[in-house]
Order: sequence, then structure tokens, then C-alpha cells
Amino acid sequence: MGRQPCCDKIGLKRGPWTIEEDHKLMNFILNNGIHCWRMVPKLAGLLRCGKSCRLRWINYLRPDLKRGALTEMEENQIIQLHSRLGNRWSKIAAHFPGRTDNEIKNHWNTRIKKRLKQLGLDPVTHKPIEQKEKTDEKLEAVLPESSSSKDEAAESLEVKSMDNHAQTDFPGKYMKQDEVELTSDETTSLLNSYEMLCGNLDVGLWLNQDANTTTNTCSPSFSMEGSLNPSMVKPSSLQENTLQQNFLQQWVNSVDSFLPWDGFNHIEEELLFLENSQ
DNA sequence: AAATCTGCCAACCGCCTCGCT
DNA sequence: TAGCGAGGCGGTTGGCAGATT
Repeated sequence: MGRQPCCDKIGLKRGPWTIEEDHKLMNFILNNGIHCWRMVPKLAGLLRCGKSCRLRWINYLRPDLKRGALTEMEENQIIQLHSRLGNRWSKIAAHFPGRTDNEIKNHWNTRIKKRLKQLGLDPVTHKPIEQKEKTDEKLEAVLPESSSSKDEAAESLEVKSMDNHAQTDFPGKYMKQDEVELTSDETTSLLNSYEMLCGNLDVGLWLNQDANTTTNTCSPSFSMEGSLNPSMVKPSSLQENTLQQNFLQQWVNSVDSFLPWDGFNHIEEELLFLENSQ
């Protein structure tokens, strides 16, 4: 039998992406947005499968990605979240705007696991290694039958125990519950900018507001659906042009510092258009 | 200087979930 | 309600770079 492949892989390219492919994908998405990943490679002129394009965009090309190594503070947050969520990397990554689940997963597997082991903690249970067996026995005794309900119970037990754990057994290693929700101002600001650029916000409303207040109004959550078309925010007056131009320039400057290549031709074109139309 | 080892991370694979018909 | 397809997710791997022998 076998499962149907996600796409026809005959003649499709695999392996590392070239700069040219990155340009094609980036320009296509910025121009057209994402409606159907399966169609993206065809329309963008790429010999890749849709899944590959999606992964490349999410893990590498997305303009809101935060570059650089994870900080110790972020590591601590990951440890705490992992203790409650397990290997649900996407859920964990959702607490770190600009970080990808792949990045966090890699970091966990290559560094944090070792760090925990060095501290004498089991990376799976987050408990001192010698306590693991006792806990397992306890679960067996309480939940001898249903495996799914056992999982659920284990999860809830884990949550409770970790909350205590964090505050008693390992003072200073974990942060308080409410601190997990904190996000970097820098990242949030960048996300806000990006959402504005992509037209997630009501531009008319935005233009009517004091420019200083708009950067604090967005949700830190990042939504790509139907939001990646800068033409949606094409200005219609001189005033809008100026605001738009300032904004785009700021945004390009802020993003440019951590991009591996000069990948914002489209936005630069947009800037040229704005300059010329004044 | 060459061979081998180790760590890191981008990318792939295949299963799961969800929405649509 | 079942079947199907697309997107999402987590586990795993391949290859590169730097370190070590």
C-alpha cells in the first residue's frame, strides 16, 4: 500500500536551498501571499515540493525571524515549558516570537538535554534521575489500565509536580508561571511592524492614529494567512506616501541587520515607488 | 598535514489533525 | 459520516565545520 506522497517528487530538487531559490520564494510570497503551499512552487517557478517551500519560509525566510543564539533566559523558559508541555515544540515555540519550533527542538537536543543531564536531571521527566523510577511506579499503581487516561493523568500530575518543583527543588532555575508569557519588546515591535506592513491592520485606521501609539497595539501572535501582500497597503496620497515610506525604511533597517542576504528587493522596489511618486 | 571525531542545524520523512465535500 | 487532501508537527538524518588526535 503505502502512503501517497505529498506531491509528485519526480524531477523535484532536494537538499540545501540556493540564494536564487530563496529570492524566488521570498519575492513570490511577498507579492502574492500564501493561499496554497502546493501551488507555491509551481507559481514561483521552483522545482521544490510545497512542503519544502513551507519549511524554508517558516524556518529561514520569514522576515520576523529572530536570529542569533538563544539566551540563557530563553533556555530556562524552554526548560520550564518543556516540563509542562513535553515535546510539543510548536507549542513551546509559540511562546518565543521569532523563534521556530525546529530551532528550539534542535537547541533542546543538542544543548539543553546535556545541560539537564549535567545537573542530574532527567530531560524527559525533569526530575532528579533517581526519582524517575519511583514516579513511574506511582503512576502504575494509580492507573493500571487505560493508557490514554494514564497519559492525561500523567500530564496533569506533571504540571502540578513541576510547579512545585520549580519553586522548591530548584530555586532560581525556573521562572514564575506568569513570567513565561513575557516577550521581548524588540521582537514584539518587529512583529507589529511586520503585521502593519503586510496589511493585517486596518491601514486607514492606522493612518488616522498617532504614529507613536500604533506600535503597541498589535497582538504578538503572527498570522500569515492572507496577510502578505504589501500592495494591499499601497498609498493613495502624499501624506500616506510619506508615512508609508518612513515605515518601510524603518522596517527594512530593523530587519536587514539579521538577514543573511539582501532579500528584500520587493520592499526596496516599494520604497523606490514611494520616492518616485512624491 | 591528514584522518577521525563531534556538534550543530537545515531539511526530509511520515504520521496526525482538521476542514471540506 | 466517511473519505480525501493540505497543512502541521515531531522524529530523524545527512552533511558541513571546527576540534581533536
